[in-house]
Amino acid sequence: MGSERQKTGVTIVDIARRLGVSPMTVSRALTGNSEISDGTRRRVLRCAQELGYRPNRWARSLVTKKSLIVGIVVPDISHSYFAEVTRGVQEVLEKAGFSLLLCHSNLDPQKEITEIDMLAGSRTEGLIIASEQPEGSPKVFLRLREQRVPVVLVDRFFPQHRFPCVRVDDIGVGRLAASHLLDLGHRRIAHIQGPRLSPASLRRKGFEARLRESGLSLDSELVAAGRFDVASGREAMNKLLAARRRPTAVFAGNDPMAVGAVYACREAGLSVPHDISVIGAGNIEGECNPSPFLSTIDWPRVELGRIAATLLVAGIANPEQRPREEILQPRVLARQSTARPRPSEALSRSGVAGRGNR
Amino acid sequence: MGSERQKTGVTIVDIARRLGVSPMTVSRALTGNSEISDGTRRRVLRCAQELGYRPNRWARSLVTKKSLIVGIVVPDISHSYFAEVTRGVQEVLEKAGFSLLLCHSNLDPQKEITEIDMLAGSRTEGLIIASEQPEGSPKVFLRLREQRVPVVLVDRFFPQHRFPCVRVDDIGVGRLAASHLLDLGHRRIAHIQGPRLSPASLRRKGFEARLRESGLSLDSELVAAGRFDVASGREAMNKLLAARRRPTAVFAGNDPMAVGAVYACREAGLSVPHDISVIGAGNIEGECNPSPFLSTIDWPRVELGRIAATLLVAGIANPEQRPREEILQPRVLARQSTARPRPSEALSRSGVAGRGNR
DNA sequence: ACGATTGACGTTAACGTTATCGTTCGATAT
DNA sequence: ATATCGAACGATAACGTTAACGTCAATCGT
Repeated sequence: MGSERQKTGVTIVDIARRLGVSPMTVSRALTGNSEISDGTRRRVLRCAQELGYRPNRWARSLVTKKSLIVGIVVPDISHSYFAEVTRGVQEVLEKAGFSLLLCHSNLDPQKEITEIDMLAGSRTEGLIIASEQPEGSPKVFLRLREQRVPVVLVDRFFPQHRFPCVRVDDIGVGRLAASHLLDLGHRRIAHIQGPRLSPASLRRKGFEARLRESGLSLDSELVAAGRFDVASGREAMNKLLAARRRPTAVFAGNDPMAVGAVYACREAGLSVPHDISVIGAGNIEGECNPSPFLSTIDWPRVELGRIAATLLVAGIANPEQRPREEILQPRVLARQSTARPRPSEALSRSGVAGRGNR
Repeated sequence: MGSERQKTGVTIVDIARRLGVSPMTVSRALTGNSEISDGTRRRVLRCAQELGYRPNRWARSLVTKKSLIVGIVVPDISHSYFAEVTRGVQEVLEKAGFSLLLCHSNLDPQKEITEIDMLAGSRTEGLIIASEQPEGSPKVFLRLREQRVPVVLVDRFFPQHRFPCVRVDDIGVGRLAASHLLDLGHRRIAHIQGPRLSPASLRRKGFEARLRESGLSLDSELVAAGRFDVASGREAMNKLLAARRRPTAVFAGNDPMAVGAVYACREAGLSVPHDISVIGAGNIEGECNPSPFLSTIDWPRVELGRIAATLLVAGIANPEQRPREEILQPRVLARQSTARPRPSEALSRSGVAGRGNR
C-alpha cells in the first residue's frame, strides 16, 4: 500500500483537502469566473500545478451541459477537398475553445445518418456536415432541428429547411466552366453531371444557362451522369465518346470525374487537350504539384471551412438567430487539359456545316 | 407547465418511471451486458425508441472511466499525407467503437505539446501522434508514459522510449531513391535533407549507404537542409545549383521539398528531367492526378493509419503488453521527373576523366 | 422437503464537477 | 450603535449513469 490513488488521477477534492478549503473554492479558482480572493486563487493554482491536476472534462460537461466538442461529418477525409475544409474548421474551432470529433460517412448516405445521430446523441454542441444526402428533405435534418442541435451545412443546399450553410456559388461554377470553353472556341460541349446533390444540379444549371446565352443548347446526347468519382467519370466519358458527333470539350462536375474522363479519352486514343478539352471543378490537385495538368474551377476550401466553423460558433452562442448562408465565388484555373479545338473542328462553329479539310 | 423537460432530454430515469422499473434495469437493458429477462429488455428498448432516448455519453464516461474517444495529433490535416493516415485510423477505430478527436499541431512542436497535454487531460483513452518533436527525448512523451496513456507514434522513431510505432522503412526509402538514380546512370547526386526528425535522418542514412555501396560518397557540397515544405525545398535547391559542379540528380527527403526543387530548377532555366532529375518521397500527388509528374518513393499511407489504430486499440485493451513496432516497405514510383542524365554527363561516370565530345 | 443455486431485478453509492443557496465576517452607511 | 451590504467562502444537491451488493422468488438436486 502507499500510493493508493493512481487510476483516478487527482481531483479538486484532493486539492481542497491539501489546502484545507472546500472543493467549491477550488472549482471557483480553476474556472475563474466567480468571486474569489486573489490569494487563495494563487494557492489553488500552484497546488493544482504541483499535483498535476487535470480537470475531468466529462464530469464538467455533465453538470454544465456543455461539452465544448463539435462534430464534423465528411464523406472522406482522405479527399483533399474535405481535408482542406476540415483544416479551416479546426483552425477556427480551436481558437473558440472547441474540440473536433471527426466522422466519416464514407460516401454512404445511410452511414451518414448513423454518424449524425451518433454525434447528436453524443451531446456534441454542434455539427458541421458535408452531406451526401440526396436532394429533397432528408429526415435526419428534421430530427436535428427538433433536437435543436446547431448545424452548419457545407457545400450542400437544401431549400426546404433553412440551415446555416456555406458553399461555393455552384451556378457560377457551371457558368465559368462554360465561359472558359466557349472562349477557347468550343461549340460542341459535353457535360458529365454529378449525383443528385445540389452542387451537381446547380453546376449543370449554370453551365447550361451560359451555353444558352451563347445560342447553344446542351444536347441530351452530350450529357452523362457520374457519381463524383474517377471510375464513374471514366464510364461517363466513354458514353460521350460514342456520340454520333464527338464533343470537342467536356465539363465534368468535379475533378475526380474529370480525371476519369481524361483516362477514358486517352484509352480511346485521344490526346487531351489536343483532341479534346477537359475541365473539372474543385482544384483537388492543390498546391503541391509542380506540373498541374487539369484545368478546373477553383474556390477557397480552407476558407470555406473557416466560415462554416464561424457560423457554427455563432449558432451555438446564440441558438435563436436566423440561419445565414455564405456563398463563395469561384474562379477559372486554366491549365493543360483545355485548349482551342482543332482548326478543322473550329470551322464548323455556330452549327454551320463545316467544310473542314478531312 | 406543459412540455417541461426539453433542455435535459430524456434519461433512463424517465424510461424507468414510465415502465415502473428501476433505472438500473433500464441501464442493464440498454448496455446489454448484464442479466435481464428478454421481455423487459424488449419493453425497455421499445420505450427508449419511442421517447427518443440517447444515452448521455459524458455521464457514462464519468462512471465507467471509459470515454471511447481517442485523440489524434497531426501536423496538418490538409496535407494529403496525414489526411490519408487519418482515414485509415478512423476506419479501424470506428469498427472498434471509438470516436476520433482531431488536433492540429500546425507544424509547431510547442503547439503539439499543448495539444497532447490537452488530449491527455481530456480523459481520452489513447493517442495517435504524428510528432514534430525534434529527435532526442522529448519530455511530453515521458509525461504520457507516467500518466499511462496508451500512445502510438506514426512515422516517428524515438529509440529512447519504446512506444508502439508504425512507420515506413525510412532507411529503405533512402536506399530506393539512391538505387533508382544510380540505375538511371547518375553519378553526381545531391540530397535535400529534411528537418531533424527521424524520417529525414534515416532516409539520408539509407541514401548515403546505398551510394557508398556503389563506390560513391555524398559530397557535403551536395547536401542541403530543408524543412519538409515547398519553400525550403526551393531554397535548398538553389544552394545545390550553385555548386561548382552541378548535380545531375537530386533526392529530396519528401515530396513538398521535391516540388520546391523542381520550381528552383525551372527558375534557373533547367528542364526537369532533361537537365536534372528530381525524386521525392511520400507520393503526395495521390491517385487523383491524370498526369502525375513527380517520381517518388511510395508507401501505403491509409494502411499506415489502419495499423496505428489497430496497435492503439490493442494497447488500450491490454495496457501492459510490450510496445510493438510495425515497419512498412516502400517502393519506387518512377514518373516524369527522373530520367537518364545527358550523354555528355553520363560519359564522365565512375569519376574517370571523361573524354566527352565537346 | 430442504438448503443451495440462480435469474431477475432493486438499492445505494459513487464518478468529479458545478449551481444554488447559505453563512460568516468585516466594512460601510445612517 | 445598528442595519445593511458585499466579498469570500462552505454545504448541499444535483448532472445521468453504472458498480457493487442485496433481495426475493423460483428452480434444482438429493
